[in-house]
Amino acid sequence: MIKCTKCNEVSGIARAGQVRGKQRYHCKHCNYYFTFQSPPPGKKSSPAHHATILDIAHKLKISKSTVSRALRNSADINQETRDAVLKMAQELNYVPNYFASSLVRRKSYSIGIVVPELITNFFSQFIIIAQKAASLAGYEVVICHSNESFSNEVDVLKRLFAYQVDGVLLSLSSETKSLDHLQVYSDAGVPVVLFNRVKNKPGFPTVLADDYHGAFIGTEHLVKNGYRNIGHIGGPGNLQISKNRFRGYRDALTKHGLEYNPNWTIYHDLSQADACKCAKTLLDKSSRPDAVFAVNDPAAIYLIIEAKKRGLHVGPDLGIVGFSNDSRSEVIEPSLTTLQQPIEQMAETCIHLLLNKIKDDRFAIPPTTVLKTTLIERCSSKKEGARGKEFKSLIV
Amino acid sequence: MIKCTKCNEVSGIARAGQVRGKQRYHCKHCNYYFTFQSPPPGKKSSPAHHATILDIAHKLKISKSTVSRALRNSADINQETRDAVLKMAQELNYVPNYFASSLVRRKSYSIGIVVPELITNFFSQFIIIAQKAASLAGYEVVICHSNESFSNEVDVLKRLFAYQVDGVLLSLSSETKSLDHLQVYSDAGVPVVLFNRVKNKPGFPTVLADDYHGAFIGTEHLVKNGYRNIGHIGGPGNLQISKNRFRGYRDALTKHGLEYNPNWTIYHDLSQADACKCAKTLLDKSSRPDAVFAVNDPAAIYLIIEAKKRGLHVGPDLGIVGFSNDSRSEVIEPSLTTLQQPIEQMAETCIHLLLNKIKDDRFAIPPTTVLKTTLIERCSSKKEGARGKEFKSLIV
DNA sequence: AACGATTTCGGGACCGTTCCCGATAGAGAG
DNA sequence: CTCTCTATCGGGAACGGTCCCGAAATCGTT
Repeated sequence: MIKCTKCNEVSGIARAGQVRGKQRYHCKHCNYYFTFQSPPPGKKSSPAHHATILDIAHKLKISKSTVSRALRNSADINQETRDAVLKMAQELNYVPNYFASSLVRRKSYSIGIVVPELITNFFSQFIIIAQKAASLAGYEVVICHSNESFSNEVDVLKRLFAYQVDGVLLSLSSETKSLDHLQVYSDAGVPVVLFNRVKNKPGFPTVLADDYHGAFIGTEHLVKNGYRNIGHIGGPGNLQISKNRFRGYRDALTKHGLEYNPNWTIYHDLSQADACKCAKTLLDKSSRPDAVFAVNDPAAIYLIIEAKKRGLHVGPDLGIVGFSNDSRSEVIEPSLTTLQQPIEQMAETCIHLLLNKIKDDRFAIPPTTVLKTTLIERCSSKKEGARGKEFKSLIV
Repeated sequence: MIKCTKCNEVSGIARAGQVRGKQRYHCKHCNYYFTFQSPPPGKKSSPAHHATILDIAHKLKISKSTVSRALRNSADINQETRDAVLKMAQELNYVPNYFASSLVRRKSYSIGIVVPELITNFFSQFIIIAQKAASLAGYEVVICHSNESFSNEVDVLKRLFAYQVDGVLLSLSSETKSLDHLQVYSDAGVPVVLFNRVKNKPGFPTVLADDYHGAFIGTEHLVKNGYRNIGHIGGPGNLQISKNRFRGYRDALTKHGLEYNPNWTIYHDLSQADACKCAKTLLDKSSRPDAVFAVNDPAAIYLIIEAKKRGLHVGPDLGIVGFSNDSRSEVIEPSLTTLQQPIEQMAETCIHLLLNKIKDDRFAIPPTTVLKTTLIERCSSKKEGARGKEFKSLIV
């Protein structure tokens, strides 16, 4: 039997809709509405009242405007008042409510970073540095990863948008073919900077390593070391980065009068499984290249492994150059010659450009920023005299 | 000359303090206060008015309460009304304001994850899985890293607290010696779950791999493979994880009647530089062990490298077992025998326990959850017949 | 002393939701 | 037709800040 929580009457109680699953009742003795939950839910988890600026104001008998001013260290405030407020805030363990502040200021003071994966160390390192730079400027960072899937990318971007991030740093998934899903961001005036895995489109500035030049000098390095039949493991065709690296590879061949053999170029989708498959495909060919420039280190690493399985001597029999200096590249045997991207510089540039744009909409981000890549020579690209020397060359 | 923006009078304008850097003036003709910014700041970055719940309400000539109900899919709402609202929301590109919602509901629907580093793949993998699990439950994840520094750890925890996270997943830095800095969290009733790098303290439940057992079977594996003089590279003494792994190592020796030689145990601080140094120190000893159980893979990897540099054959001359299955461990030569932690299970358990506690404060998280580790046998621990066979054993 | 300039403070309207409390119109019962 | 229920809606007070506007107090100058 249900009793009115106000007048304690049992009769005359009517059901009156429901809210959040709970039934509501109406007592017509005292004309009172109430909901009823069978077990009074125990010691209700008391929300541990955080101190607010009003608490400080009351204690100090001043207005909350003044407290706010003192806390934000703004002008128009007496030094003594400010000190008193600061002291009281300390005493009460005051923590500013980020949501209230963001709500009224219409800024979240956070930026989103979306990366396609987190398992190679390029992106983890990027994130570490970007986060440090952002937090120095007072910005929070929300990290998301698309897992190389376009639909995931769309999802996380939607979530970030609802999160009201002030800007986004984005590196595209291998499946992404257009930037249409970024429309909401440009409509809302939220700046987006693409990095590393980019796609050119007006309104979306990019920051990237000089993939063309890196591929060029990587391939040229193989030529100089005496390889003549140089193949290529490329990335997904829809990514700028794949195209640029391919162009660099091909132009290096051309420059040195070597013929480009399309039969020696195969493409992989940046997944690990496919990297293994590509290595096999390439080595299965009846006429195989004597060197390979790979679009990234994982592809090169699995090529080394596969070649060793088949008894080939990587270096003398098969020269290999990778791209991006994976953590495994210096410990694998032979160690992998690769191209080092300027991760730190890239991350800092991204944050710098993005924050400038956020702070002043009139700031114009340059459409593309290209950063230098450098060749790290190791053993996988040594045709002569490499055998037995591998140990010494490890960088430790 | 300054004109009143109201009555256009030039005389009788007095300065009247300043706000946010801008000078304020007072016109005594019309008794009006105003601020004056010299260059009207160009096309003011129009904040691109997001559609709100009120916009929807007005368009549909219903109240915002109803719109809110429709959007939250709650009861007390007519199906047609709900459809109309949903349609209009779509049309207006409505995105709910996360801050307003969190402000009034006093929940952020986000959790913080603090890890000591992001360069080994244990933590990156953990994060990937945890994030997926959390977002399935409608929770956002904020990722922070302490970079193995205690003061950084304190900082990021403070930031997360101000961010009003509903819960925290924390893996301690190598410098952390107590959990006192988590006091604010327990005071505020925000649950914290420690994982992997933990410290026992009432009120702070832990989730971790069975380090003791892993170390035990790892060491026992060396014994079974014929090694008799087994040394140890340990972790920082303040970490539970180091102690447990050390105990497992030592108990395995004892079980098999082998003597524990304190001279063969050295400690490193989990930094890369120190890993190199430890390898050198250990191999420099006049009487060196014939096998080493290392507290983690990086230490083992640098030991392999250093041993190879000195012409030792890892395996036959020096058996090595690591811990945590780093991505490098299967490509290094010889490949590294190591212990696989149940990353996925650990991440999911953490999220599961934390969210349960968040959703219902009465839920009691078990003080410790221990998950199984499994041995991955590779080549670095093969005393006999290992030479020349390395290639075959690579898992690809 | 009179007046203007400046510093410092208080009041209160917002920001966009959620949710509690009532109200109302039909449906169904008697 | 009257009465009771129920489904559905509206009004409005929070949530915890920020910031605009005006006022009061203080200071300096003639």
